[in-house]
Amino acid sequence: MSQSNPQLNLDNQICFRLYSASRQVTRLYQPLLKEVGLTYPQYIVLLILWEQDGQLVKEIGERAELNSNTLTPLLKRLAERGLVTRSKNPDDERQTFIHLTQAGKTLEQSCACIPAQMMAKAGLSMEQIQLLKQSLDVLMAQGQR
Amino acid sequence: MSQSNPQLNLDNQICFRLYSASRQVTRLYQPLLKEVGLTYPQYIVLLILWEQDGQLVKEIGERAELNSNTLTPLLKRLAERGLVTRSKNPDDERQTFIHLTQAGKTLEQSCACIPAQMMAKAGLSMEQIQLLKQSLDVLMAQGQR
DNA sequence: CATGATTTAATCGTGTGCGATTTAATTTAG
DNA sequence: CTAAATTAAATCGCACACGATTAAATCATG
Repeated sequence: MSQSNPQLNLDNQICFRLYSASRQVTRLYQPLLKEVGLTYPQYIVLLILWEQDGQLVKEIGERAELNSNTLTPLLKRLAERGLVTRSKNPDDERQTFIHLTQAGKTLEQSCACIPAQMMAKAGLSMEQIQLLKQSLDVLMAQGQR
Repeated sequence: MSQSNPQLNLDNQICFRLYSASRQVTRLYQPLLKEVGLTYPQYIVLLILWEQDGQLVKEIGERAELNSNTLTPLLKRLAERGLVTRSKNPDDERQTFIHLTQAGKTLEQSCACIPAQMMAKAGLSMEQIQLLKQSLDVLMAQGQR
């Protein structure tokens, strides 16, 4: 427990907790997502499309805070699985529209129970959830490129 | 903003905030870590070694919540850069000891200023930090395999 | 003391993340 | 109207994460 530089102590590093907690949450989701055959980032992208179908790669990227170098391969995998379609915008061929297929839309029903199950797994009270949200929002507000 | 299933709304998903915030923090670290030529996970591993030099891969893994399939390549990169050494434990040749080199020890001084700079960047009050820590600790307490 | 179980790292394969660059299409300026 | 600048997506390269397996060493049990 003794250490030369207390500033560097891992237990004091909020960053490490955040990094661990984020991966922990992904792990908690895994058994639920495995049933529908999705990875966690794929699930995030589908959440975005279930909110609003027919978005551009760029729009999905802004929502998920991911760039095309991550999204393009991910979306191609979703397309291969028949959950979305990728089509050029005829009015601006630089853009690619992502649309849900019927299978992609249907999958939303299968995922409807996930949030409630996750809330139970996370073991946080509503109050704690609210506090956590607030803190994370402050963090996210920094460095809005 | 309207949506069929409010349960799935991304804004309500604490998971998404956590996932975004974690990557946001990594991005905030990057300019600082770039100066010392480290990635964020490499920095985490060095923090662990600066706390206690000469640990087994397994021990580092327990601290960082990472397995050998992630750690082995990462540690090999740190070894190639001359920051650590990897050596078999002669008393139990299944185990590999990781020791800091002089360069690895010296690097701690160069990193001493990072936490304070990060605190400033994060823009959280001490109170918010404490609340965030508590919430994350509750999350981490779930599913201790 | 021999053999099966366990432990520890390493390895393999897949899927992110992300900096950097490329390509193609569109917009802007001169 | 055309060349330069900008934009959107794709591509490339590298470094994680992690499930699954493998290989080697040690332990446990009969």
